[in-house]
Amino acid sequence: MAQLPILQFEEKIIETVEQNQVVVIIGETGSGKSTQLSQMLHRRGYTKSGIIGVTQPRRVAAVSVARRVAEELGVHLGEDVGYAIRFEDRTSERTRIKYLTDGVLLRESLSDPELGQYSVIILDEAHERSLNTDTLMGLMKRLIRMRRSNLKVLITSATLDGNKVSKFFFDCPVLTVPGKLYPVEILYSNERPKSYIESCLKTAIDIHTKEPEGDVLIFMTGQDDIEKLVSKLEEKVYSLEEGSCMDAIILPLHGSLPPELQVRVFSRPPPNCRRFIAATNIAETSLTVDGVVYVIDSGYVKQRQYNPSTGMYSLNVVQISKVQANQRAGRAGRTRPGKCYRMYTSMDYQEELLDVTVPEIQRSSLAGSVLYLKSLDLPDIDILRFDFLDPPTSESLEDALKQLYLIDAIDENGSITRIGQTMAELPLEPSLSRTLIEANEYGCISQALTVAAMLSAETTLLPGNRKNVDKKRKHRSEDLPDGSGWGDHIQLLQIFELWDQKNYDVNWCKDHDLQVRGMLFVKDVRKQLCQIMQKIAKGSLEVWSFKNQKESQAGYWNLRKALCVGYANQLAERMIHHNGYRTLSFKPQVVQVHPSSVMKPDEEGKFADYIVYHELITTSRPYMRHVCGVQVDWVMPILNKVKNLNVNKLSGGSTDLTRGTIEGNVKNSPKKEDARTTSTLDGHDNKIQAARERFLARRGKK
DNA sequence: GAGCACTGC
Repeated sequence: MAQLPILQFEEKIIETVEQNQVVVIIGETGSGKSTQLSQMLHRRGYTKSGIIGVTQPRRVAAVSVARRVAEELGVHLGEDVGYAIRFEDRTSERTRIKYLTDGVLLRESLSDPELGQYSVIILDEAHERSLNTDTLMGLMKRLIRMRRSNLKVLITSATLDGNKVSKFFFDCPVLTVPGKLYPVEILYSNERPKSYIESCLKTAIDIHTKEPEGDVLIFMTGQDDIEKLVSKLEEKVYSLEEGSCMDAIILPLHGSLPPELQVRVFSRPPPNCRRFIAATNIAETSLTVDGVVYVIDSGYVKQRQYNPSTGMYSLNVVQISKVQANQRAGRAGRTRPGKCYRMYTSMDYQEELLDVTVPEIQRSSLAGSVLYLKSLDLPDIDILRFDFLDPPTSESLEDALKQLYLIDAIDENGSITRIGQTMAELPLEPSLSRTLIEANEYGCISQALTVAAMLSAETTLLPGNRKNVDKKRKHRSEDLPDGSGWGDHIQLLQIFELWDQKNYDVNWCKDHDLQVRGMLFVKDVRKQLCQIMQKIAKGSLEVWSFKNQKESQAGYWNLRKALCVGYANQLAERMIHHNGYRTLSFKPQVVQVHPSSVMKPDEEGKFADYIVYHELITTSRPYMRHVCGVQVDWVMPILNKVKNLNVNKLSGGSTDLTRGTIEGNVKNSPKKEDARTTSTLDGHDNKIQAARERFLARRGKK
């Protein structure tokens, strides 16, 4: 412990914290900042007047760091040192140092906006710029003014970002603490490779034949490329002349790999054997692989991006940032000096790569965040000018307001409604919280809770990889319920209800290729949601399943009705002669139902006239994932609302976004000024009108 | 008829 670099800086750090309310700490990997900063401040008496809270972006980090600190102080975890993550609060009245995920701290500030119990708040790993950390930084800026005398804030960041954070916090001091990494030699490509898979492959073979022992970590973009590289590398390595070099093991590592295959990277290789690990950026921060001496960096990452004008997400392969490139390189220097081979030129590194990763707040839908901020009811703060380190575009904020208005979370003046206030208390995206509240009115809260919980776990649940399933046993997915023709929400409900009937037997999940961990997570989420809903409804809710089929059908009807209200911002209408849909709540887009959907066409081969969708995502084409058919009669009030939408009024009337003080807004949306005068939907008014006419015609037919 | 990087309340 004594050799941790940060301890040499203790006097300097304490002195700076005493003289300043906010301090930025640039702590390189291995500096010990996560475990030592809190202990230093504890030693110097900062826990006498309150708790030291340290946030982490990941659950595992919060738990493991808390455990380490408890050990170092020789106390039981949960007493003087504790942690709080979702579903698990291991703190007590004695707790003085508390590690928590930034999401949990945000929840806490919902019930206590001044965060009065804390004397110090440390935002760790702020350079990762998660949506939650960015929101917290904005809140901290406000909080330090209110609690000038009794709150200290420390923010840890990366070299390239430190001055920016300091500027944001009124030019607060920046301290740099060196890390304890071994030197890593950086080797660039001479030219931009045509195929990065091929150049990764070639570099891997070069290392294997020429370099001394040590494992190789290769950063790729996704499962597909990883599998390609693994099979090519195997082929090459095994064709090498026997005895010409050491043995090799080649391992894939990515998020959709079952946990039992993921842990293979943690077992030591046999002697005289080199491991190659082809990984996504899961190995950049979340998992640390020991024994890595060589890193091959493709220079790319797969990144999700939201488009506020279409409501559509896309998953793109993009260049990494310099911060990411350095993080990847650092993975080679953990145990001894290493080498990092970059599959791009040094010119590209200097001139093409962004300094820092585009923060999540500029890549996501902000409906949830805006609702959260509105629910805090900060008297002195205009949400649209909320002081973010990197402000989102005005277009993105308007989109959030529009969505919130369509689901009744804010009124036409942009003020939060009672419904909105309740929604903010639920740890769900706004559409699902709105669905729960509506379902409570229709007596189908039990089903809605299940659907919301299932969708919270999403992708990891169902058998994704058909190839493997087909090989083993045939009719796995056919064994699962089919949503009774109404779509995926109903199917998810039916699956959970079946599992409930089996008394949550994990073997039942395995038999049906459902991810056990995912299903257990759903059970936890559902329980948590039940508790919150019960508190809100002030009475006992009927939170368990309907017993017989007849009641189920009535339940499905009401559930779909509740979904239609909750997803008013995610509604689509089928086009006349085929099964393509047009989105109605955004600038109209032509989209398809994702082929994995269980929604069934009717006798004429047609899908439902109107559906709600959980997500729009462009992969090979624009798709709606998780859809549910809704009745035509339920749609009319929503279309009326869309038609009468006035974004200017929603954003507070007097607030003219284009003249806002937020530099980033203007810079990022140069064309905004023209479209400003009236509702952003005016251009599509005729299309909405046409939809209303088609709607009336369809209703007439029924 | 497609396939999805990673987190978190």
